[in-house]
Amino acid sequence: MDHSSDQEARESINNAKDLVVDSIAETMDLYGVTRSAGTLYGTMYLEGDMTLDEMREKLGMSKPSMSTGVKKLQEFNVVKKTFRKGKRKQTYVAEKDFFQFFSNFFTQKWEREAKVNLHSVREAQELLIQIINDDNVSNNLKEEANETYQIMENSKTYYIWLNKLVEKIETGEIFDLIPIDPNDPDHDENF
Amino acid sequence: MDHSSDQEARESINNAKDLVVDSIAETMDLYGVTRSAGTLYGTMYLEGDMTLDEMREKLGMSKPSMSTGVKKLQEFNVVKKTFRKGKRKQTYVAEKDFFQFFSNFFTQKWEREAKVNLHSVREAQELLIQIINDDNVSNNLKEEANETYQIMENSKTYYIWLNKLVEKIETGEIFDLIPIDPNDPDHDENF
DNA sequence: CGAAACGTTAAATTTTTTTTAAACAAATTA
DNA sequence: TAATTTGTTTAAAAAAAATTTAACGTTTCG
Repeated sequence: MDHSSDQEARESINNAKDLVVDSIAETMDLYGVTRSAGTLYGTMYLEGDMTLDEMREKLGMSKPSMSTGVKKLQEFNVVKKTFRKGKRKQTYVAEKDFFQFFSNFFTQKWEREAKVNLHSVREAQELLIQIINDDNVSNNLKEEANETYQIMENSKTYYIWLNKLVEKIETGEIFDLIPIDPNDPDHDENF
Repeated sequence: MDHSSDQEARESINNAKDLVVDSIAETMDLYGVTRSAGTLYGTMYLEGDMTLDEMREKLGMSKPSMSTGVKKLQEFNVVKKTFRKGKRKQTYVAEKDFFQFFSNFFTQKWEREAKVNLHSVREAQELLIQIINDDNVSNNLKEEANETYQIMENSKTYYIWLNKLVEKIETGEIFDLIPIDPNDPDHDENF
């Protein structure tokens, strides 16, 4: 293909960007992030910091949409406010390091999982203990309470491990254990 | 609290189970799984293998709902069909090992992410190379094409690492690197 | 100040997703 | 084979979520 004019080149660059932005959006969709929020992140990732109006123009959507989208991405810790000096408009910048993205995004969720679930397990186990120790309850039910108790007790091991994983990621130790290979020889073999 | 009757105990057991099922559902919601599918998984996790009708009764929902819910959970590799001999009805069983759940659920998504995104990056880079090598294109655009190319090139490192992570998890090596602690002394300090 | 610009909130609309009821096909059993 | 049961598909209804328009409060700058 030959680009005799800048206009064609412009279009081609946009096509290239769109390919990647769409993939990023699809990926984030996989993890429960809205497709439009994913598109927003992908765009910011390739375009650099943007104002809400620039986003609106780029994506052809309303400003409140951009506002809420950015807010959600901030909740996931993958977008931050920036200050462009001399400028009145606020700008926002996407986390450009995917390793950091991974870390911010997943550790937040895993921490929450461990916290919430460990909490409910403890509460549930208290209820079950009452039954197990109650002489007025039939053996059938005591048995069931005990089985359920054990399943829950067992799950704790997982949540504790999850917290450990989170720690390894947050401290960066994970990259000692599984090193980043800047010039992976398997590069092209992976697919 | 004192359980003078089995009826009260029954209720209390159900309360305990519901606490944990709700947490599991909330957690799965976090990862983009429908709340009802999460509830379904949580229920199967605590109740053992179930038929569609048992699920329907337990959750008070329609059978097609159960059917589609189970199907989705099967796609995530966290529920499997089982055969209860002598029984006509099909039964389904949830993955009870959360480590296995983690592995099945996340590696599938990460593998997909790496594959899809690496593919689009390669396609996009081909387009950009054309522009970079085209003498009829202005330096401005060439510059932009090159910057974009570099950002994309850079991202590959991440996807390659992600594939490595997936491999460590699938082979179980991850548990050599980050051991499971069956009786963690920090047990109760974690929260 | 007062006017304009910016970002957010609120309400209304649209779209998408989930859920169900009904119909269907496959399989089992009597 | 006929009748029943089971699971899925399809179409409709209901519910939930995303998007937009309009309105609001703040800030900035003339």
